[in-house]
Amino acid sequence: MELSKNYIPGPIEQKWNEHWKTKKYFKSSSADKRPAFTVVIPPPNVTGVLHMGHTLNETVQDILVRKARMSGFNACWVPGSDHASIATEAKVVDMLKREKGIDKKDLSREEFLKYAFEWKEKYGNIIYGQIEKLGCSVDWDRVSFTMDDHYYKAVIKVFVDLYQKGMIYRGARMINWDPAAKTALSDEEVEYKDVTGKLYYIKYAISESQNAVGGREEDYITIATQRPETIMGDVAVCANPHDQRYAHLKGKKVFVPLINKEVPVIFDEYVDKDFGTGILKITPAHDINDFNIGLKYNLPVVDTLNADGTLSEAAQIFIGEDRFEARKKIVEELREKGLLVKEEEYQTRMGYSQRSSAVVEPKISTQWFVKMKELAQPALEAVTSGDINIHPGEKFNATYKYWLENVKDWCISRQLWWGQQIPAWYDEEGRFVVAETEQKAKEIFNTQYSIINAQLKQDEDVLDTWFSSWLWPIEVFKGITEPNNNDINYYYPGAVLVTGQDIIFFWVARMIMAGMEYMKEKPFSDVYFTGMVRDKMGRKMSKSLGNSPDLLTLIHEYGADAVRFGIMISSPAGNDLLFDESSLEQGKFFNNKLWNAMKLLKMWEEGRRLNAEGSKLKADSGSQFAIKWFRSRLNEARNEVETLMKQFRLSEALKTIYSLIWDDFCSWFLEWIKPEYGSAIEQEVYENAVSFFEELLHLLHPFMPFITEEIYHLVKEQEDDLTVKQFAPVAKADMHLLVAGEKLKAIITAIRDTKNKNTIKPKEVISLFIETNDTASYQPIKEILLKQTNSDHISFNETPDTSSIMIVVGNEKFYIQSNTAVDTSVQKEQLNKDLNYLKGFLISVDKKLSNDKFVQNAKPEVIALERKKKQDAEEKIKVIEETLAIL
RNA sequence: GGGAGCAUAGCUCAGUUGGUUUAGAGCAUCUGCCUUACAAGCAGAGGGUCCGCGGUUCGAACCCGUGUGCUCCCACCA
Repeated sequence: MELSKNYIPGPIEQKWNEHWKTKKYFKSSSADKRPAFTVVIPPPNVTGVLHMGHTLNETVQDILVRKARMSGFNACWVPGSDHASIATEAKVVDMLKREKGIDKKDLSREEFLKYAFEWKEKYGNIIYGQIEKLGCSVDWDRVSFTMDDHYYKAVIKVFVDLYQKGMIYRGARMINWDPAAKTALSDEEVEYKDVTGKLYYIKYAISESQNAVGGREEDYITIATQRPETIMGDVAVCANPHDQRYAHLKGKKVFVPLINKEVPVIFDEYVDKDFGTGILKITPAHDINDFNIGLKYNLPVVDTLNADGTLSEAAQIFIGEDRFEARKKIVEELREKGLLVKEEEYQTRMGYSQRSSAVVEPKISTQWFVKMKELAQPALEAVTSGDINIHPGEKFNATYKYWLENVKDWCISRQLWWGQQIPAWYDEEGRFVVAETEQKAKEIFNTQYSIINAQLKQDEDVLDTWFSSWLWPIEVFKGITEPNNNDINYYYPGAVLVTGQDIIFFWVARMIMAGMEYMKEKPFSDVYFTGMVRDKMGRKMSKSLGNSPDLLTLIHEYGADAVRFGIMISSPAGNDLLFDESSLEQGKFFNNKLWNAMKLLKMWEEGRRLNAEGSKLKADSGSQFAIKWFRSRLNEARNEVETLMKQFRLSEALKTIYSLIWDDFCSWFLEWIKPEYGSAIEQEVYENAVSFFEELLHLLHPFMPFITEEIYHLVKEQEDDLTVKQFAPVAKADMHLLVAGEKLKAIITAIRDTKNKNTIKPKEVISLFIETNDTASYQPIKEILLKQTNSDHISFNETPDTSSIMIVVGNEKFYIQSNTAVDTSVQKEQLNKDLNYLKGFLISVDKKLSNDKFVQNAKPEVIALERKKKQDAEEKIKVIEETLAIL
């Protein structure tokens, strides 16, 4: 077969995806006897396509899942997507307007949902396609969507259940209002940004003074506010009772400017004497603090804003104008009337809607809430007791704990259509009951209010999207709708959840709550937080900046394996990573390295020398040493990788494998066993090399599944597929062989370096003379040493010509004899450099050893090690000094 | 205003119970190679006051304190 010069990923990836699918390798059944390894995908929103953050997430999950599958687990990775109520609804509304010229208000709920489901179909499929292209080994028969029929029912069931337990209530509270999406938001959906705002100082006339307007300075008080457009909602002004400046106002009233509404002056400790003018306007409808003060003093609430952020009739002036337009006009009018004392710049934080980016408006509104305190307790314990482990824990345990300890009630109703409609039913008098169906609601009305066949209307609102996704680890196995079914019993709890740290409160904490409440058990044992993917300049990847590359374009350009490699190689758990395409390129080069190693083995296969039956490899042959050494090196690395994977240190595991393959296998091992040009490789050597290669592919497969599967089949005819293959457990490495291997590498490198520094061409044949008192140790490595340094001769403890170059490796002396004229100054320079280093080193060791306290306190093995270091250094110094003396 | 994290080579980062050398890797740089697996490569090399200061210790990149500079989370000061 003709093999291409370089690895071409496209067709190969497609081939294996199809093959794996046909073989149903990633299908998992609860009838299986093996232990389960369950992972549920954080369902991507059906708002668009996958970005680099998803790519990192899915890759991490796939590595863990494939690793488990290849280690004897019944791995089950559930794919799916999230309806993302507000985010998707906004996109659909936007699309309808732009592409079809349709306004949402002209559609019925049913018509709108039809469009929304079409949207979901389209983008859901794009996302699933991307997940597949990336090589994710998910079970496509289990694909779930948070608005699937059973899922919808589960959400309703949980709502009704929590209501009946008294953990859901309906009430008027101050909530975060998104005037663009015209819906309530939870506290978590508000993002705060630092902005430079303005503080306006406005004069309020004291009513008992002679004249409300135009009087003397002392007839006014000045109040600072950021929001002059809300003054019409003022119901009082408030000062600190200990503030002497305002003591004279006790029992007085003031006029709200422009509308000349008379409001009382009240006193409360809440007011900070030193901020602004020390006096505060109270606007209960538009500020949470004011609302609380209003409650305390039983003040009325005047809501001067409409749902869309325009001024309402209650404002009396500028009715229908946008709140920010109105602000400008009011400031202008105040200035004209001489009621604006000054305006100054002011650093503040403003809340923005996570979805629509509109400035969030505090608003009193009747909404549905979940009581969180009770739910939070078991979820807190699950983490503090160590039942659930967060990685990296030191960074997130505290955050998690703090949030749960201070959790507030969760506003779950949204004034939208896309989502699970709240199962509350109202009669004409506004009485309501909560029930899963209208029929059941009627029955309750019948028993509760003795109304037969009540005319009921369902609550218009839908539930927060997170109120459905918190059931994800349970309901993807129908654990809510069909409790105790085989799947949920077998697959729950999951092994590990991999997600971004930004949704720790939105999702992770709430999933744990739901798990503890409905399964009486944690939903997963480990949580792995990935960092945020940023661009090279450290900026967040975002559509608006245009710095987020398209996943399919990247896969097309580099191949899925290279994309996976590139994103994994520099992303330790929890740390942000700066995405740089050069790491993808590194992945592409690595593909090629593997491809070419395979080609070399194929070449050897064709020309290999089949040993006569029973014949053994010659003792002390270079190949024999190479095989023994690499066996040890491979064992050592496999053990390392095993440990790293258990600790979720995936990028380090990948680095270990990368260097094992590139350096130890390709650069050393393959070169050591490479036969002379024109001669064939021995059968036994060839077979060992292939079997090592297979083991390496196995090790790498979870990270780079496509190329490893392809090469696994190309290098040798196989009866099985790598993706489901298990390898024998790893044995311990032989330390003596590892040390011998390192020594051999050091000698080869030193000799090559010396040739290089002395301008001896690498190809030029040299002779080696070695001064050693351990000649025997050179027997197994002699052959390799000759070949790798291009030497034709090696002799021990013989005196070479005076023209040879002397170097020191370890504490042994090497002479290199060549035909090239030798410049002794180069050697001297090198030797002197080494000597200086060693002398400095010796001083530092001596310092330690001559310190009595060190000798008394340090562990015996540490002291022994230092003594050994001292001895080695001294020997080496001696050898170098001898050499220099000769020169 | 509270809390957390980070600071190591030009760049991106490892360095997990304080003692394997006077600190490692990849990329980038430099030198030499068109060697029959791979120029998407091979063989080498150079490059660091481990952010500053102080402390604990026989011994600190690592532990403690402090300063500086970034990043993130939480919080109702008009």
